[in-house]
Amino acid sequence: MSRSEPVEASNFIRNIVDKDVAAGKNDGQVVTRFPPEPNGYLHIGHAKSICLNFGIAGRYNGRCNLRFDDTNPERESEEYVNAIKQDVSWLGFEWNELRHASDYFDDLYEFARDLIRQDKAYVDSSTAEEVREMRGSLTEPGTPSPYRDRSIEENLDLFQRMKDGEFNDGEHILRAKIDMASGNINMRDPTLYRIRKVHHVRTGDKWSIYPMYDYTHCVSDAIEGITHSLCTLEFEDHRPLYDWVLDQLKTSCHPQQIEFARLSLEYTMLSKRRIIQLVEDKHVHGWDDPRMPTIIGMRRRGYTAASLRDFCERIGITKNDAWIEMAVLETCIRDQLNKEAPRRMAVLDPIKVTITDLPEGHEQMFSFANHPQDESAGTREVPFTREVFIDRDDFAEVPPPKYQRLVPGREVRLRGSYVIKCEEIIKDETGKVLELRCTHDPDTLGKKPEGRKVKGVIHWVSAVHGIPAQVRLYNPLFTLPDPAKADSLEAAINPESEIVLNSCVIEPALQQAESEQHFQFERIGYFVADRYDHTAASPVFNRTVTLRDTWAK
RNA sequence: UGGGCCGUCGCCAAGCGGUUAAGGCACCGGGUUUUGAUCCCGGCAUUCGGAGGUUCGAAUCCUCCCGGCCCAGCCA
Repeated sequence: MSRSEPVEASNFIRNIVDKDVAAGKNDGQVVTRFPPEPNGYLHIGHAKSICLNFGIAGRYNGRCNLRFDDTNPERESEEYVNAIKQDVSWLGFEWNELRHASDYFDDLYEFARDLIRQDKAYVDSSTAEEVREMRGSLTEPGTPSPYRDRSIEENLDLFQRMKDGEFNDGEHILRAKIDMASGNINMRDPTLYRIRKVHHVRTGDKWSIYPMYDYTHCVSDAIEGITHSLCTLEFEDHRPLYDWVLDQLKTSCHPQQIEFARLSLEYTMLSKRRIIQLVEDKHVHGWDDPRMPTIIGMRRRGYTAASLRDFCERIGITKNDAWIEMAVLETCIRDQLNKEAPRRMAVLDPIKVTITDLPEGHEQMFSFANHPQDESAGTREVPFTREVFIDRDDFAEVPPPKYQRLVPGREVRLRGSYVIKCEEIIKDETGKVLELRCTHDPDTLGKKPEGRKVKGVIHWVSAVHGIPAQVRLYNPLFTLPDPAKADSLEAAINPESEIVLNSCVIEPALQQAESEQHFQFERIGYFVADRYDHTAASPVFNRTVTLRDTWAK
């Protein structure tokens, strides 16, 4: 607990719950739930909902359940269930109870019979097309189904036989009997149950009918004693139906549904359909590709759980359709890693530098602070030799204005070491710089050079002790702030979203790096040892984010 | 006159009839610095989509207008 999490900001949902608790509503209890459908991996948008639901519950010493909305067995799988549990835990939250909508299939069935007995539901034997036509349009009312007035007995019988598997998919549905002329299309006799003769991960082949979201969700909430059912804006139109179902059923618990805006993040795509497409069309290497907006992808990229929580806190909760800039996310991870990541030196695109006025075989050990502002982070040994590597962009034969790095005839500081001066450039026949021959000022170790100012400082790695490594650079997956606006997914993909560097050299201390350990490579950015591919024998680092760069190029 | 919802600084976002209209990100200066990082200090909405109205007083209440989002799955 070295660093405190940011102060909680007020938002309209917190205000509502505050009032409810103060008024003693629900006996002052607060119970929420995070209800994903297990049909894909969680993404940063889900993180917003997770932080909200668990956050609200935590704030009032309440409870938050993890509930899988598993009412559509065709799209759902155990792989996703497990992944979701891991992601929620990794984010740092503990659910009160783990539930499944399918736990309530028996109750749901009995409640549906209750609705039929009340003449509030009926079996419709129209085809899907007929149902759609009779629903009307946005501006025209619907027309009642010819099956709308079936007797209660017939409905009960038909519904039972639907359950018993006497009919094929699509032959009948159970509909609520509400108002075919409602301006709200969700109230035009919405479907409650459909026939689906498919195997369910948890209930097996017991059911040949499955309840719809609108019917299942409110009942599940009520069964679990949820007090505040938080969901995204597109469900606003469903709230009257949510309330209608619970009112007919006269449940003792009637949760309050409150809607908030889903997250939109620039240069990413947060629709599940599109994310699946990225994976299936192999635009990325998988759900956990470091370029993905999935929790597991961001984790692999090097985002920490705390940084994601911080992000969710910073963006707030409102009903505005807001677009969040990438800079917000990047600030969150930089803030945290700046405080916590040990510093190291790594050269991504090496040029050899020979310090000619040092004897052949010269070797020296320096002690470097692991963190410039935090002494408790300790020190490490860094070997210095006659030959070192520096990064190619830290040298310019013809420097741009205000360039502070190495230039022919000029001096620069090798970080933590001597000031060197470039005396000679050695190139190959194509003009590519192969080696720089430099001299050093022996009187500049730990002190400023006399009689002149040397502004530039560059990082380096001993050419004899450096360790070869692979470093993966990541850039936004899309070239457009709103990739959904592109003609196609591929048209918006950034061809430079992943750059793999195979000739990098890292300082020896990095030999001890463990998978998922974070570092700052000085002057370059924050990197993480790849969760899967990194080994001591062949190190692999992913760039999480660059350092802030205010050098006006 | 289909129904529902939203418009406060470039991007988020507090604000709920009396405040000099919070804060963060971004940006622009200046200082410290052996990371062009960090850190520090300063700047950044006489104005709240627009127009009317109510009021001693309006971003906050009312009316109209403008702009944007969602809904016609036997998906969630």
